[in-house]
Amino acid sequence: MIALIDRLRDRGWRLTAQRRVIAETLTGDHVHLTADEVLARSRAALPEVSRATVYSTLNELVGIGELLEITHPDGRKRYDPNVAERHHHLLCVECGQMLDVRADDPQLPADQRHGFEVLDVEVTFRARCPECATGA
Amino acid sequence: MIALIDRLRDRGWRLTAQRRVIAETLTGDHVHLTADEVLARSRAALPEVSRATVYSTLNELVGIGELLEITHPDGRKRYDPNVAERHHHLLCVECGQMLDVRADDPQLPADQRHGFEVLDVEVTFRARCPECATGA
DNA sequence: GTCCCTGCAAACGTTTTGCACACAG
DNA sequence: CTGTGTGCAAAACGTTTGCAGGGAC
Repeated sequence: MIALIDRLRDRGWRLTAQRRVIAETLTGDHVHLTADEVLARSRAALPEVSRATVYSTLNELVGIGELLEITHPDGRKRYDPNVAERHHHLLCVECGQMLDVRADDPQLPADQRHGFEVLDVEVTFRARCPECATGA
Repeated sequence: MIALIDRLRDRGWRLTAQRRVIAETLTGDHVHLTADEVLARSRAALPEVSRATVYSTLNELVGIGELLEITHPDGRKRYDPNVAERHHHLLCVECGQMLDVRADDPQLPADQRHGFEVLDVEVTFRARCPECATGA
């Protein structure tokens, strides 16, 4: 699996220090960061990163399909670098943490299609994580 | 199927003109309105409805389980009065319209549970509606 | 009469935008 | 050198809140 940063280089992406740091922040499994979290982590590596640059970079990466935008129930968008393998999400409804999971896609019965052409399915398993279960 | 307004009366809900109009707006199948749409439609019936009242009423109804809050990919919350039957959603990714659909719940394989206790599953079929397909 | 709902407007958190400057190619 | 990425600050957007007044029960 080629890292995001390398795929961007291959695309001839204009590589600045800020964009490199942001891309490096968005690496790993089960990474579902908010824009603010990306900003904070990027600044830890390079203080000269602005909020505007984070947002414009995130939107650009989503646009070219190198990043998935997740609509989290808390209302804030999250960014998921795992574009290589189709996956679904396991969400802890108490603390909000998310994990990537594999599961079979559900099918939409023909009599429920309303003439729509189905392109894709998004599945979110709402759950309680071990830590939150212990606390409760 | 008892209408929202009647269920609220049965609960001893304090019934004002504004709340009645808002509840009546949230009636029907395949209704997935934003707060602003609820405001606009409520004002069409009764101009003396404020944004704050709409938001507080929506949040109260969600809290007591008489309304579902949907996280739409456009970032705005939607409100779905169909709490009687579990259902999933069919979304047109071009125009954003949503329909309620019935489909079997997918299962999360045991080796993907990460120790979580699964409570519920949310499924969204991403699709293109007939009108958008014609236009394309 | 009491308590809760109401409207208004201001505050809030997140995301977007306008602009002049700086730097990668 | 040129085009595009950058920071800053302000604006835009959806949502929430504080407060004084009014209406349901």
